[in-house]
Amino acid sequence: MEVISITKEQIVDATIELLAEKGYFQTTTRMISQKAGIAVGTIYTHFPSKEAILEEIFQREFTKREEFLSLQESEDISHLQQFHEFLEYHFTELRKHPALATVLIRESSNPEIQHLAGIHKFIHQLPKFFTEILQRASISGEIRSLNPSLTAEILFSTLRGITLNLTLKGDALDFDAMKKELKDFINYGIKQGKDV
Amino acid sequence: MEVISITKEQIVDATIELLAEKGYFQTTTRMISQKAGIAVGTIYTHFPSKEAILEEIFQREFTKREEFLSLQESEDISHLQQFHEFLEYHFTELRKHPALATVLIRESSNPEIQHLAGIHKFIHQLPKFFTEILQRASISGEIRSLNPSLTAEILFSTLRGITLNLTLKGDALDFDAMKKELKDFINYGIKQGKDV
Amino acid sequence: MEVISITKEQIVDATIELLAEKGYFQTTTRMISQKAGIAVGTIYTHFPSKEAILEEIFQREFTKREEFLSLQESEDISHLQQFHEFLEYHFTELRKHPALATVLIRESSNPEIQHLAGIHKFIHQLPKFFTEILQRASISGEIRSLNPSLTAEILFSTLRGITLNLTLKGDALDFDAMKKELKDFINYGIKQGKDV
Amino acid sequence: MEVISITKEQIVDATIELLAEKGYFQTTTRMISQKAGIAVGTIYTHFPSKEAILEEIFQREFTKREEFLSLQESEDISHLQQFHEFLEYHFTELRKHPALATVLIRESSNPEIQHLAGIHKFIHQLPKFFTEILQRASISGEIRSLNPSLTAEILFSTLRGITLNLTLKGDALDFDAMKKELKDFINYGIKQGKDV
DNA sequence: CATGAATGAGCATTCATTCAT
DNA sequence: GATGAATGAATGCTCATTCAT
Repeated sequence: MEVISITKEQIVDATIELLAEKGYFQTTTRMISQKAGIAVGTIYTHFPSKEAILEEIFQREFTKREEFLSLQESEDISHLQQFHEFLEYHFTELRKHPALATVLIRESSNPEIQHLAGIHKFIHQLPKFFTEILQRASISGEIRSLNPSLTAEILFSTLRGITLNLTLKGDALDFDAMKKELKDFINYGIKQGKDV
Repeated sequence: MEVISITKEQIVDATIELLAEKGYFQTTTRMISQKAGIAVGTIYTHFPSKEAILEEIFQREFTKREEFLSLQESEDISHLQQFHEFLEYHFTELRKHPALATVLIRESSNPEIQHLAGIHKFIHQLPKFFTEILQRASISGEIRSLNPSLTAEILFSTLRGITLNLTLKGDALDFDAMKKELKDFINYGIKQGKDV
Repeated sequence: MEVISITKEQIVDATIELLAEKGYFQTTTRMISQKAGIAVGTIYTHFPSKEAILEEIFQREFTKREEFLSLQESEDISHLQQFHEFLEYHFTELRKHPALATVLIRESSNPEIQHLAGIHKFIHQLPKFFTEILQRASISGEIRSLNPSLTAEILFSTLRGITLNLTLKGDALDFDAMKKELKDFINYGIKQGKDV
Repeated sequence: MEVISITKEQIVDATIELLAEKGYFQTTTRMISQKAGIAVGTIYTHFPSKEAILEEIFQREFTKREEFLSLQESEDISHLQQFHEFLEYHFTELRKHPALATVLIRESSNPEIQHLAGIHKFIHQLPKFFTEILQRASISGEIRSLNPSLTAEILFSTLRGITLNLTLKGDALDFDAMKKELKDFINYGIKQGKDV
């Protein structure tokens, strides 16, 4: 039975906000405790280290995406549609919780914390899922001839870069217009080309 | 006339290597001085702060890209071709100096140093150049109907993400295959679609 | 009437083991609670502080030695024999409970906890008992002419040092050979020699 | 060429004073820096860690004793006399620098820092020197039949214990009387007695 | 009685920067 | 210009103790 600790959630939430604002190395445990309204020591009742908070965040979010993709498998939709729904999911999450999305994107590219299992999975496993989708889409003739794993990397990177831009530049860019443009771009970029 | 200081170049070079390997906050001035073979204090006879070294790096690289794009203007090539030559330029630089490319990409997404003028220009000005190219390509009918500034962001993001992947995963991905795949992807994604 | 609490004994036992292994300042209340199989808070229902556990240990052991020496008084044995029996008692305890002996010896030389009444008594009272034995042995002509209180200190110190060595070096030294050698040494060192 | 750093000596001296007064774990780097009249950070310009200061102290003192014993070898004195001169040396040092002696004795029995090479040598090598002296004294018939290595341990322990007492109890005991009594004790304890 | 989450002062150590040499 | 010892605020983390349950 899962025990829910309000304090633990407060720590996670405070960390996400601060990470999005300042980045991992500029976020101190003292800041986290203050934002969470607890004592510094309390962080260590719930996590063995500052790193472990980040690890927890990545593990949770990876699991969510993994489950989403797993559920899609059973649905009766085209592979390309699968990919678009994943994008839709991602953008919905981004809008619901922009700070979290920023953290996922930014810290997953932080070289000093690549050893965290959660980050490693996030970076290496998600493109593998993309690859599988593209392979199946390729077989069923939905998309043009391409290298699935490389294109998966491109798509993942594009998503990463776009999210970074969206959060970095904030309101300067229109959220929905960006999403539509990205979807078009991907459609054109990978779909079977005769009559787009 | 610009006075060239060997020591200053040693500092810049050492910083690039270290930044690529460890990131900004994990690179100390002591590490830089050791790698450059000088004393810590000497850094401060050439730069007012650690930040200023990064600033210098970004200013130099921005200027190089600005000049490259400026030169292209006068050449008699299609707008799309212009873009591809910029890509070619970028990948050539990346191959010649992978550490530098990593630094440009990674540190430009580091939130705590967004206030640096060089980084700001790098992030905001380059997409503007892309936008201009796309606008002209759109007018001349080279590319499909799209939102130039948003697509410019997408392209910049994609390039950023791809570079990050290339350096993060290192040899796991084939450099040239990745470049070709990316070019194809961009061609498909933005070109005028009747006869791909 | 003394109420015996199993929990309290578990705390004392766990503390002795840990103290012998790590020393006072490296032993945490958390370690004690874990080794004792109780919650941290429970320690504080039996002891007012971490220090108080040590105090209790020293008080108990001092009392045991005090009673042993007191009982000896009534026995019909030579004073020198009394001392040897005390040594025998000490070595028996050491063998039965090496961790406890280590704690008594080591922590009694820890300067930051000299204010504890139990430690103070252990260090100052035991040599006084030795002094008394030596004084009586001197009067009865069993031992050579010597300064009883200083020699008492020497004997106490030697015992302390030997015990420390025995526990620090562990199996490297043979327990019984060491005891015999020490007894010989003391015999030669204090007994009435014919004409030294 | 040996470079003498005044600051480094200030750190060592301050540490010895504090260690004698409070013990290793109760001495903080802040205390050391304050007593030495420097900034905390300066400690780390001269030592890699707090432990390293202790290591340096032990290495220095071990070397001094090693050299003293080595010099004695070449002198034309009896083996027993050699031992007494070592004792004399020790007591002279103790009087000249009581804090240092306390540190050597006390911290060498601190279990958590036994991994320090200097401490290890101090504890294991000095008794070996004693053993050698006793072996030679035994061969030359200066001392009674005894186990040299065990007796060496006893002598080392006694010295340790005595020093501890002397510094722990301070003025309560007369320094010279203690020394004389110890020497007598050792003489009686190991010398060739006529017919004990 | 027993629990263990919460506390926050305190710890060893780091590091960009200064400045006398 | 070049040096590197000195600085001290700041960092991640610890731990004896408390107290609501």
